[in-house]
Amino acid sequence: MKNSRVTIKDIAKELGLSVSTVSRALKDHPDISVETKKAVVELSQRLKYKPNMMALSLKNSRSNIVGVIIPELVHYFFSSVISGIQEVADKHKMRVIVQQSNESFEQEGEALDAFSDGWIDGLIVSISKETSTYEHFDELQAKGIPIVFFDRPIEQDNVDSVVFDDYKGAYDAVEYLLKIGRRSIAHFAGPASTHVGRERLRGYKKALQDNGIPFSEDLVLYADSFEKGGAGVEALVAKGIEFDAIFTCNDFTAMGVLKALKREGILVPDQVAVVGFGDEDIARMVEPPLTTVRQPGREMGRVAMQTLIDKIDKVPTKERVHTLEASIIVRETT
Amino acid sequence: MKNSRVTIKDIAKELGLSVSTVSRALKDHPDISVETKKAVVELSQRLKYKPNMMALSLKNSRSNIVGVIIPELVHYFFSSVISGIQEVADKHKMRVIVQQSNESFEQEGEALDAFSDGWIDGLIVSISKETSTYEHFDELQAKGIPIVFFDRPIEQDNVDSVVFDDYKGAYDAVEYLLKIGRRSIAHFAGPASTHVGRERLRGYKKALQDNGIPFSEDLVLYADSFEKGGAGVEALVAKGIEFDAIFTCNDFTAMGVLKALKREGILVPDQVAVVGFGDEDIARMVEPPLTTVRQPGREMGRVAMQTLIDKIDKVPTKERVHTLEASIIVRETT
DNA sequence: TTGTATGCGTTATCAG
DNA sequence: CTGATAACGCATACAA
Repeated sequence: MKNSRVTIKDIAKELGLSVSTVSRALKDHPDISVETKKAVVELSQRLKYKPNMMALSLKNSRSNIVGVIIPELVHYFFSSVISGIQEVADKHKMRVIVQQSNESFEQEGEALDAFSDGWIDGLIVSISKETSTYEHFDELQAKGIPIVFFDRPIEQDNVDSVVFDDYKGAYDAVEYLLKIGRRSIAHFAGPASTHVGRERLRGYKKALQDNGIPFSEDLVLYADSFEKGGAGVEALVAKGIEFDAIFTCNDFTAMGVLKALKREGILVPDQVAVVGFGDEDIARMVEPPLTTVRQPGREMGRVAMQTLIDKIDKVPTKERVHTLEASIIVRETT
Repeated sequence: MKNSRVTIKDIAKELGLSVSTVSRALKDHPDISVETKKAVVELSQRLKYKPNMMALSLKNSRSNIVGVIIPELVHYFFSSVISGIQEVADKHKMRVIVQQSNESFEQEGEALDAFSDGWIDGLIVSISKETSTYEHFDELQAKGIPIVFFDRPIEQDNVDSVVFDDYKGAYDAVEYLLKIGRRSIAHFAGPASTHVGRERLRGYKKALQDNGIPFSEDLVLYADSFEKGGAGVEALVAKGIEFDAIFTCNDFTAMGVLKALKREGILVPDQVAVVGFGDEDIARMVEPPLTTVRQPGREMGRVAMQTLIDKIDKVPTKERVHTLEASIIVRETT
């Protein structure tokens, strides 16, 4: 009952044929007679024959498995991306193995190690917040395993990546706030070590500058979680810094901000407008619904996977950096 | 540059040894001389030798890969479970491949098909809402591939499963509502086709009964999403049905309820108390924070994976159904 | 049109 | 202590 797997050999024996004939018949090889083909196909279906992945992989030295390394699965954005990756993978009969770095440089290395046996056909990565050196990717690269980065690419040339136009997304968000009359806009920023953290800050600054609003260090602070968002508001209030809007680097931070604002008795959006980033599930569910910048994660996953497949199949690729639009979704916090 | 994989053969040639000797040296076989061992180990490290997974899998007919089929990854609960699964998998150097059914019976079948090549060592499944027949699992079972169900097991004996005590969770939630003085408690239920849907309803009814509160059909309706939660409240109000509490089958539904209540000008918790189920991320972030029933998803994933590994390794297993506690988390909506 | 031999990377068996 | 060989399941160059 255990090793009840049907192999090409079983069906060859049953039919009095050689394995090669069966193999060819199954692949619809032109050299095989119609009758033989029919017999083989018929029997193989009856026996529910399924080719052995591992044997195929060994033979072709191609596993049809790609690896994915992300910071945390438990995030609407990342799980959307995975869904997009899966969608394209399924179409190509490829499998996806996901490993989490939990935002830790060390765990990222371990995940990479797990893949470095070189049995995956390709890798899709979004680096951890801690990651600032990139040698650990070299080994894979050297082995000729294609890598595509998304959302948080490494700072290096010659890498393929799929990113959002975080700069423009942030610029638009801030410009929108200015348009509705806000003048003292705070930015709760992500870590400067990440591409997205820097780009969003850059967009924020540029929008201010283009609109003749002076930049103030006091209005920018690092806060990229629910808890830090709340603490940020309290810090601002405690220091007596005036502000009439807060633009956060992600929606969870915005949630913390909303909550702290309420605690402080500050009205949203009357006194302070809030704009998040990410359009998490939660954004439309909270009360009031959060204005935020939408990042189509699923789309990003699709593009990343397609790019990777093209690299695996050596399809001549045009661009190395794919930039996806991020667009502002106006709801009731502004 | 392409096929730069180092094999056992390369290091054998380099050292003028046979592959078998190298293989044994690498496995620390007692028959091998210390010097040979040292030389082999040293060179293999220098060459960054990594055994070829596929060859090993083929030889041992064990891939060290397990499959997981879940309804939707984009859910805090399911992604927590996956994290738990991964955690245990990593410890055992096993890999996890996740497929989504998107709550569709058909896609569940396709996912299963993808695994039915029989190259996975085991399978962990939570069935889709649509699934009510279970023949599609038979093929895998027949092949002797162990399956462990979680959260939503199939209605069948002889299956291993990990579930929450949904009955008790619901019972406790309702009893708590009664204790704080609520008498007209509505239940926004999940689909009757799912184990959890039925169990939670059962717990709801029993708690009422044990406390001498008559059960009313009017107070139970099917609503298991953000949108349906809102619609449910409106339906209740439109029909003029009195209620002073709502117990929902999940947190998203509760979010919809909260929002609709606010729209209707009904105060929470003064006029109506709300209890969710799941303790999603969102529950503690909303304002007011949601009272809910916590289901430790990560723990569930850990137990499921450990159970599966035991089955794969033929460890004599005691119980077939593992039941995890679900406990009420009181916050500000009650 | 079909069969034979070989190899993919590894380990286990059996000889030296 | 070490080496040659077969086998895992499949595909393919080469024979027949």
